[in-house]
Amino acid sequence: MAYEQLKLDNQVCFPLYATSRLIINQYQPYLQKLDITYPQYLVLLVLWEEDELSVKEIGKKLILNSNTLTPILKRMEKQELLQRLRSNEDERKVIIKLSKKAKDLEKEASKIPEALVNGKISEFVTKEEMIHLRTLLHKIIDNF
Amino acid sequence: MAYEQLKLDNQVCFPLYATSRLIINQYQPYLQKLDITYPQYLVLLVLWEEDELSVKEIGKKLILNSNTLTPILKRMEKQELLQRLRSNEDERKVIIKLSKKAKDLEKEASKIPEALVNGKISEFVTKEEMIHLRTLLHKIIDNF
DNA sequence: AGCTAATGTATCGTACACGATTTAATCATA
DNA sequence: TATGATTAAATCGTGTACGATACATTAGCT
Repeated sequence: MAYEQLKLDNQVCFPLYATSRLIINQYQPYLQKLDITYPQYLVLLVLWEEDELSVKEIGKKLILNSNTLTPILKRMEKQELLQRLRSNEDERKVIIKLSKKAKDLEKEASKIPEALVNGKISEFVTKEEMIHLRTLLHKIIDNF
Repeated sequence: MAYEQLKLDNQVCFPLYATSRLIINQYQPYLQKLDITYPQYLVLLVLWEEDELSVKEIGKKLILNSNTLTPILKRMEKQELLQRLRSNEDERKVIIKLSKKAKDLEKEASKIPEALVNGKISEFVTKEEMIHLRTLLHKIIDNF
């Protein structure tokens, strides 16, 4: 009431938080077909680019620590999407290696980004705005 | 590897999700002093603007359903930040009413937004970029 | 009035997030 | 080469998110 800066409409973090959840929701029908969650999809994106990374290396890319990643990776191991292998050179490290099943999912998943961009979102955000948004967010992330 | 559109750097949702988490992290030292979490802070922002809303009305503003809100509100009730009162006009509704303790927190909290904007973030994002970001995100949220 | 649909909340189960701590392996260096 | 510091994962506890469902109350209709 009294404090203008406390109004929800004047916040920056809230719309970030809300938009993030809303868009992750848009992924649901596609991810359900692959029987994975959004964080699991992110892990796959990383490993499709470069396989056999350590938990630490995946965490650096996704900005997640082992307390979040370990349970995700264990669930993915149970679903036979990957193997968790103790490194030989450094026994502290656990190397994550994709299964054939996970590698086969990549082709299926390759349709998702376009399907999303051409979906509901395209009706009110232009491609240029998307790219601008991404650039701005990367500037923030890279500086943290 | 093969699919350019699956590279993490080409995603829009991932930086949204990551930035959201990073900025919420920046709130931590301030929220800890008030002994509340970020979602609880959001509930307070809503109720400081307009008190005695139903769970549904709070949920509409924060884009959260009762399955998420009810536990948050119960924890806040336990901390004596609010009361949950069954409405008289419509017994399906639960009206959320702030306590004096919660109202007193508003003045303390009023310093947070500026502290954040003048903090680490200000070093690499201009005020104009912030406003532009907020505008774009609101456009997305309002259309969902 | 009586009955069905819609609405508002709560509950349950699963899966994150993340601070704090623990454990094991490796590093650094005296 | 012992040994204290650092590093990589895992574990634990608390607090969200959210789909699915249950339950009570109200609204709408005949």
